[in-house]
Amino acid sequence: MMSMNSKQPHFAMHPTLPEHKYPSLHSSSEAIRRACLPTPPVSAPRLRPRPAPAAAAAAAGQVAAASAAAAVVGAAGLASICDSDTDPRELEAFAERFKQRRIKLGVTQADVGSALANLKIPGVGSLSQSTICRFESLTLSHNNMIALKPILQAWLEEAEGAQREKMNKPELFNGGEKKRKRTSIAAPEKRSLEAYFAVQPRPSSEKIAAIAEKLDLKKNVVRVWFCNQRQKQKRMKFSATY
DNA sequence: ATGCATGAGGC
DNA sequence: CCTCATGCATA
Repeated sequence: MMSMNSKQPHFAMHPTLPEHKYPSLHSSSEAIRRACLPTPPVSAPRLRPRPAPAAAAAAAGQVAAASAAAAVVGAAGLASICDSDTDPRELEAFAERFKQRRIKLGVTQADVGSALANLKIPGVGSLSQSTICRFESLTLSHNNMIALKPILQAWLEEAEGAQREKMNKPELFNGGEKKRKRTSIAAPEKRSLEAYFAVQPRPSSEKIAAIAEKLDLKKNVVRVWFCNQRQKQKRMKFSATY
């Protein structure tokens, strides 16, 4: 088990910002330039409207899947054939610079997340501490990284600019609400799931039911576990697809 | 920092 | 029922 530090500033309990509307977003103004890889018809970055706790929001912005899959290329000349905005190395470099500057500003990941809403960028609301953390550690999909980069970059510039000035942020509070419970899958069961996943990452509904019964877990828990496992495989850091 | 969950949108 | 972006809860 890799453990992490406890160095993070306290997660500013970020308030449940009043839900707002997001005009349908279409951030696909430049979807063609990143065609530097053969097979996959590269997709436009997709953002997401805030899924209000109970209300559904209409949205647009569609993409297929597939992050760039490339053949193993010699150490030389790969960067030159890719557009810098989608280049994994550029994203990685930006993520690191971002974190560095964020810390320099004395701002927590949670702070950044909620501050994004103040940028008033159409279709962009706040984000969670989780997402900012994942962006910094590249544990998001390649497409997700590409979509978030310009937003975080904009915030960074605003924040650094506003720092010279002088400003204050009001505080918000929220009353109590219903807690969500998180199932915890025990180690032995997790090992079994991993074993099943190794041979069949996408088991049928029946297979899932069988596994669920064998491990004495709820079927939905098993289904979601597989979904999450698949997503995990596609995260930048653990994917060797580019 | 990361595990399990939700919901929109697609097929 | 999946994928994907995202987040609450928790280690």
